[in-house]
Amino acid sequence: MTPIRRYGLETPDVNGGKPLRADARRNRARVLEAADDVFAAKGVSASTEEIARRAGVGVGTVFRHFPTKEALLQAVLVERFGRLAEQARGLAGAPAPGPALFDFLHHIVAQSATKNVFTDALTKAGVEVEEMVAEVGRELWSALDTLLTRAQGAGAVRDDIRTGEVIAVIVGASRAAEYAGRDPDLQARAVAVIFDGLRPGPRP
Amino acid sequence: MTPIRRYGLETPDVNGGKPLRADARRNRARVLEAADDVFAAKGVSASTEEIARRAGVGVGTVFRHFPTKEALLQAVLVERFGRLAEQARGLAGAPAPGPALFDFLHHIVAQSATKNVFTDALTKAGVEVEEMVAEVGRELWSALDTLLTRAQGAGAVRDDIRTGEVIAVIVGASRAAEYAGRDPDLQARAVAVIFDGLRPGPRP
Amino acid sequence: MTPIRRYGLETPDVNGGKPLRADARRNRARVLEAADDVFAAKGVSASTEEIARRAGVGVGTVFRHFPTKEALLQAVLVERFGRLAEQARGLAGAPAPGPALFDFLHHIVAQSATKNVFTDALTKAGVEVEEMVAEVGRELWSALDTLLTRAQGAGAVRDDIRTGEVIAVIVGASRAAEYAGRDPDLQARAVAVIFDGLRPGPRP
Amino acid sequence: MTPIRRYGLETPDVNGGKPLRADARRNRARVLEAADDVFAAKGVSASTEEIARRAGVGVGTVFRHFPTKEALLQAVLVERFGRLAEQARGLAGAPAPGPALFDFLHHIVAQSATKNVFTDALTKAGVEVEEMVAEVGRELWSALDTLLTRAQGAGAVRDDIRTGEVIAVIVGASRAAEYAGRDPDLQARAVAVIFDGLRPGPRP
DNA sequence: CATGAATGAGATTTCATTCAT
DNA sequence: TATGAATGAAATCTCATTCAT
Repeated sequence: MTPIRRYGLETPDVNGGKPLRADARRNRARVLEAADDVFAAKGVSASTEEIARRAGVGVGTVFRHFPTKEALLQAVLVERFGRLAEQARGLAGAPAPGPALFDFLHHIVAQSATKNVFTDALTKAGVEVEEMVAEVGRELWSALDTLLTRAQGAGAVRDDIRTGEVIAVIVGASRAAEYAGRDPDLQARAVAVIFDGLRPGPRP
Repeated sequence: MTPIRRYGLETPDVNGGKPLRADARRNRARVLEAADDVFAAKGVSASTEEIARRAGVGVGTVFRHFPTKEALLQAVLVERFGRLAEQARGLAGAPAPGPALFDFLHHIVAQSATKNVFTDALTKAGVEVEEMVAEVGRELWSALDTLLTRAQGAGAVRDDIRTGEVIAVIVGASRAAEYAGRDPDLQARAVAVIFDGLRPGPRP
Repeated sequence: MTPIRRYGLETPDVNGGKPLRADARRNRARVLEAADDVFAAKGVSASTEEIARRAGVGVGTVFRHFPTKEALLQAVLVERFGRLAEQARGLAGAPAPGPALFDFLHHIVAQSATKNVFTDALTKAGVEVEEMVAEVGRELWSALDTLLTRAQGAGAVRDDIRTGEVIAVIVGASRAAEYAGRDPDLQARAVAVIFDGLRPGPRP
Repeated sequence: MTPIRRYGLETPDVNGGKPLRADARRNRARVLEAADDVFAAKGVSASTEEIARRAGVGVGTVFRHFPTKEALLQAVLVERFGRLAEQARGLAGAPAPGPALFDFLHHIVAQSATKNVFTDALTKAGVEVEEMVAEVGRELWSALDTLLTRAQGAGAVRDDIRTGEVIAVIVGASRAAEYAGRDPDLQARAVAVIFDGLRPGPRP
């Protein structure tokens, strides 16, 4: 029973709560992965047909697992948020809280670099995203909160920062990285500058 | 010498260089403003029909002034970039170079707060934006460069920063602000944190 | 009082029967000529805007002279039919009736080679073309009838041919010429073969 | 070995070469037939919507089978050309080569009587029609070439005629027939006259 | 009168979603 | 259950026609 399973990655009630057949579960995973890739590459306006093609299934199969395109997008986000939350929890006991936090921030940005979906969704998160995503989002928030508190305790982050700001800064850094596009040096410098804003006092 | 002529804000040569008739110019401006609002509120996938409705004109009028939707989007950007560049040039001789730069940065973010179009386009700028937008973008770049150099001369900005990074950071700050959405306090704090990354040494 | 004037080349009643001002008459002629060219080059689906551009006037002017696009097309045809009828009448007293007819036939085809409009209209003529065009058409029919009768009297055309067939054959020859397109040799041979069908001789 | 496969009547590779499902094949045929009828009745500017209506399917279905209107028109032509080529080949061994050719010519004209599409396309054929149509056109050309040579061998057609002229003459006869419209007698006589031009005999 | 900007119905094309196979 | 064909609403764009300048 991984946290991922626990937080509703199944489309609710599509088959009345019965566990999915092995092949169905496999198809579901392939669709999810394909959707992640395609949304990342072409934005959320990419067609369902293309996702199906990439997943090697028919469109009908996509809609069997995710009743609407919106639901598919949310499932992609739940998946991502869930993974990130899990990774954050794994860092909660790290010996060096400062580097633990900053490494995690860079990890998120690296993941999102060309993946506008992720931050798009985070941006809308407070407004209209469904409960399921919101719940996994709270998991992530909470894990991040722990990392932040510990980093502040270690003097690696300014005291006047709270988790909300950190998330906003992550969103910003991801977008800056996306903007920097094909220039990896510029990307690295811009992200570094943004995260430096979180650090206290004189720069290391 | 209207600012409009000077900053190239017109679609080039749609009617062979003749000046627009009074009513046409009025409608063009209304369409542009409506497009800016609608793109900002609903993203670039908002329909042309809605823009026409908001501008109080028929769709045909929109297409008369801007032959494709893409052209309309570009005109919106040219307009924005042009205005920003003009403002940046206006600050070039300001007595306090540090505040001049930071005020300008905040100004851009304030303008873009809920207007993803702007940074969306900046993000694509290096890749596929047309020459006209690119040109106005270069004007902005150059004006920003001046402000940055003077702020560094005044010790208000780290010496290892270049204009490219500043633009990436602006993009990031704009997106962070957009994310912060309805919480103005969070918005202000997140943007402040991000721009603090540009400042040298110990934080004020 | 040319036949051209006589057969209704003016749009009926656009200005209550008053004679057109000199500049208006000039514009009307330019529009007519431009329409002929443009319809010929691009087919009847060419836009009114393009015709206006070619005529060097505004669209409004086109519509002032010809209340609908259909009316403009008809005026073009009336013009053409009228000119042809006039030329046919001029040949009525020619010393060699056979060559007179065949030269006239080739003349029509040469004129129509790339001008589908003309034969398009002839094709619809029996069905739905307006009275004005029909009237000028009858003029042409009658002039052609004279040429045909004389050519048959001279033994240059089969006796079992009537004017209706000749017109149909003209339409066919024009289209064959149009088909032959860029190959002038093929064009000449095909048209010659078709008109040879009108000549007397042993038929298997 | 269906004639359909053999004569390339299918849109190539729209679904990766897999055979169409039964219902899809049925719909495709209905669309093609409806398009043929509608194009014939109203010309190529008839709307896709009307074709869909006539076929009893949604517009989407038309576009699934034929990605553009142009593609649909071409498919109609390929269908027709293919059928004609097949029929021509069927006549290649006929005992009386003269009548075989002339019967075939009349057959084409009868088919095209009210169907301007066919000759419209033939007219443009040398210029811009796509490869697929051109290929089927070559098949037709080649079959016709055989018929012609044999008819000339039998002394039923002038020796100075080549296949190119025959095709041009067919186009002309079809248009003459179309022109003759509602008068079947006139139609028959005009077509006969035109084809008589192909027969041998004294030419003045 | 001339102009060309504005209009809006209609054309082509796309795509999320449904449903027969 | 999986498939992909069918659907039709909606989007972009065109153009004959009207009307303010």
